[in-house]
Amino acid sequence: MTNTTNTDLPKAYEFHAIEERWYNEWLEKKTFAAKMEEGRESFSIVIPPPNVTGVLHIGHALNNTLQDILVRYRRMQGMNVLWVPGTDHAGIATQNVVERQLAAENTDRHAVGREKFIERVWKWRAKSGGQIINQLKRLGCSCDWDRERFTMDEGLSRAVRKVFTTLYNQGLIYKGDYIINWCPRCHTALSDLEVEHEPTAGKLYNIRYPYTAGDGYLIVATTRPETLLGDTAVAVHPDDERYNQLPEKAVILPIVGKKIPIIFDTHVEREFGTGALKVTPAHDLNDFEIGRRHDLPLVTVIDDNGVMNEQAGKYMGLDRFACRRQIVADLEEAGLLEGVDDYEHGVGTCYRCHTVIEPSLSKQWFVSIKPLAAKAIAAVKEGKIRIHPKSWESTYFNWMNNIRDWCISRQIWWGHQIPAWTCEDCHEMSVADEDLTVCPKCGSANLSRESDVLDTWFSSGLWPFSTLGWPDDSKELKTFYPTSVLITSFDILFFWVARMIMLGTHFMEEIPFKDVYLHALVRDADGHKMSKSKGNVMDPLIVMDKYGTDAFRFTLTAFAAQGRDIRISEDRIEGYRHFINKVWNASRFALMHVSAATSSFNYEELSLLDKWILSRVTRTIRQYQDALDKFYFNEAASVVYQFVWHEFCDWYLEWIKPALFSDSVQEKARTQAVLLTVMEIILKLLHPITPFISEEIWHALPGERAFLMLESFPVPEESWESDDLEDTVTLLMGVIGGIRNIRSEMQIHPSAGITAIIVCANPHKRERLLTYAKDVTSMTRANDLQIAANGECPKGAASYIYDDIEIFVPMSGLINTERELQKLAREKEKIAAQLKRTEGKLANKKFLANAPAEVISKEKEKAAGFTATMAKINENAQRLRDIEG
RNA sequence: GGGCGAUUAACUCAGUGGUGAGAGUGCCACCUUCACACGGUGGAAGUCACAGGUUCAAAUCCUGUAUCGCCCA
Repeated sequence: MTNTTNTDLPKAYEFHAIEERWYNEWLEKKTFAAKMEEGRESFSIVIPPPNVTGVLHIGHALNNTLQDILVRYRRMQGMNVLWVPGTDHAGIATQNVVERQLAAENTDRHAVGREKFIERVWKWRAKSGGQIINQLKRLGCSCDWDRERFTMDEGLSRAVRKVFTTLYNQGLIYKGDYIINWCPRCHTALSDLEVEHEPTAGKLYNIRYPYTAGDGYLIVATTRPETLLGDTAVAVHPDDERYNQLPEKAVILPIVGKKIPIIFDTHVEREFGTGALKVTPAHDLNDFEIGRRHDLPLVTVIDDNGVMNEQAGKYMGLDRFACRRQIVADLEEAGLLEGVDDYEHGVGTCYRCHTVIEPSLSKQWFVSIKPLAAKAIAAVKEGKIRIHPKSWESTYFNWMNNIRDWCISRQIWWGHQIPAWTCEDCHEMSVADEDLTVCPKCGSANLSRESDVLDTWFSSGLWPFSTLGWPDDSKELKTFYPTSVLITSFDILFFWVARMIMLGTHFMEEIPFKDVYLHALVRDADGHKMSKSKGNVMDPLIVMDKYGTDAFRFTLTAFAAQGRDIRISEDRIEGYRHFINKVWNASRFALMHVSAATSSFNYEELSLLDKWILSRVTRTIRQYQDALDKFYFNEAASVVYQFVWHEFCDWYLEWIKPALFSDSVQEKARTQAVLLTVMEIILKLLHPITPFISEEIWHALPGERAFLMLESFPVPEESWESDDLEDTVTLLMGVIGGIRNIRSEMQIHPSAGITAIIVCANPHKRERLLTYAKDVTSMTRANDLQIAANGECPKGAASYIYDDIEIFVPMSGLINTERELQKLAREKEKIAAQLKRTEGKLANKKFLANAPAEVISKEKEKAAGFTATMAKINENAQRLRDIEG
């Protein structure tokens, strides 16, 4: 190592200390703090708040890496940037955590009491909640941490109150008897979205329901025979011919023995089973709807614990599944069981505890969603909100058009308690922003408050504006609302995104964000969803420890193609760690040479390669920006990867070595200046994706350096772009490649000198080759380079054909003619196929008439090139055969 | 049952009608040459699932088939 400079940098990038040091520096200097300066464009993101119980998983890592990329990018572009962090109180999940603690102490929340229980939850939160926040810091997230919010904090709770009372007063919140998804374990209602359908191998029981008249019976198929105790009708399709000659429109309910009607409803599927459906309005969502249409009585037979109640008669006290077995046995005995088939179907389970959901009747609070949905649909339809990838828009519309009223009450304690009071005296219900102590109607102090709390999504749906200070009229709201983009995983498009749009458009009369970017789900290497129970989770913290945060972030970015799942494995992360190491070593090399350099130069005086790299870097900046502006994260990563490794390292750094070691002070200085300039641009391009290594190297560059994260993002310098220049370098690369190919094929040792003869009839190209002959020799270790307009292959020379250029390297020993001929034959075959295709196009009159002139001329050029190559191949083959002969 | 998506090199995937179809990993040969063996140079490797169609031009658009996913009911 020519240790002329301060490059005592280790050979491999050691990230641990570096990451921690820079993150602390950034924090200390408040570099993440949002600015609200006049005259600047705003860019804001609210974090999708992770559960306060959560720990960082790989999906969070992807989600937050992408946000951080945009935030750092826009900050460097000089915008007022705000990234709001925070967590969600996660009602059921958090309550479960604390209930488990209580269970360990042999007590439960009922024994402790509501007030004390809530205190316990807050205590838990203070001590061990929100771990994920520190993990996000580890990931490098540049959130404005002083603005961290929590859905249960004072301001946000005020927003929730305001939204609730407003919707109530607008008649958009109501309380009613309704069938809901009940979890008998969590003892709470769940929204439709909180129910997961798990494919289950069950049975389909065919049960005989005797007609009230005659001996016949009707066969009804069901997966849940125990619910027949609550049947209040049997339904058939009105057009079903099997049932248009019924003896009487009623049947005897088996076991129970009571008479229930046969009703006609078009919603019955004729193809399913016998086309006859037992209707249990109190224990099935669809049956409930049928019941309402036909005014059927509701008979509840299963209680809150999933146990049969007094309406179940002799089955009272049996668990619902035990009851099923008993009923089946009894039906069999009574000769009413026609048969049993295996049947796989989706069974609704609780997303939290996976207990089988029991649809039941209960009094719940609902939001009438249709009026809100209409505005939310319009916002996307009119293009005010753009969803990326666009294909998700149809899913969004489909769901929004079929949306049902949103059940917002939960029978738990941890959450925003519903602000509604009932007067024990006048029985009036009142809803209010402030806690009530007296009844507004009659003045009585005898009030009782609703015990239910609100669905967590009710508060997180307000997140884009509640975190900015709403309902107050804050400067943050003015500056940063609507937010710029929401980045989230597609699986919560309905849970969350849709609700934010509905509530945002309703309350702010303005969309909550302009763009929604939905990223993929991260899966394991075999494409399976990661889950603790499967044991295939990849812990991001361990990964970051092993490979470095930058390598991890780069991997996630490179795989973040739109509309696809991401399969991740350590191999891939290791691959990108190589890239990070490459960046490190390229920088190490550069630092050896630029320690005293400045980045100023006179463009006109620069060498070919210096100008070339400036042209290339300009185009790279442009492509990178285009990619990020369109949310093509993987594209941005690949553009910078390609440039750094395969242009800057592979070609530029190798090519300029003679200049860097030159005796000419001026020559050296010019190249050093360009090298430094390009290094600076590379670090800036890398920074949003790999913040740590870029910041570290930045500070090792000569001169006083402020934070890279606050530097301005590079702007493409148009005057540096040149096709002509790039063509010249491409030509030289082709010739260099040809010579290297011969070296390799002929197994000439890399250190052995060679003579290369280049025959190029094209005067324009020949002139360029002559001008840059020295570049070619240094890149190929040729000690003699001859360039001629024409000439023949010397006897015993190896050859290579590049377009219309022939390259010969005389060999000291014999060359394998047979092998050379084979090589040419392979080449010929390829070129012939391509030539045929191109000529076919050019012979097509329609092509000539319709294709754009550009395409035609390009096609002509191709044809000429192939023809020239073909001729050279034939000549060389002939020559070889002559020698042989 | 309804909807959405996928099928491109051995593997994982880019590819936004006009490319001579790319990348990373892996593979083969040579090389420890003054940034990097977490490396360099050179190389092999594809019926773009299948069948039709639209177009001057299709991996790309349309229709159908097969296989595999996901979501909703």
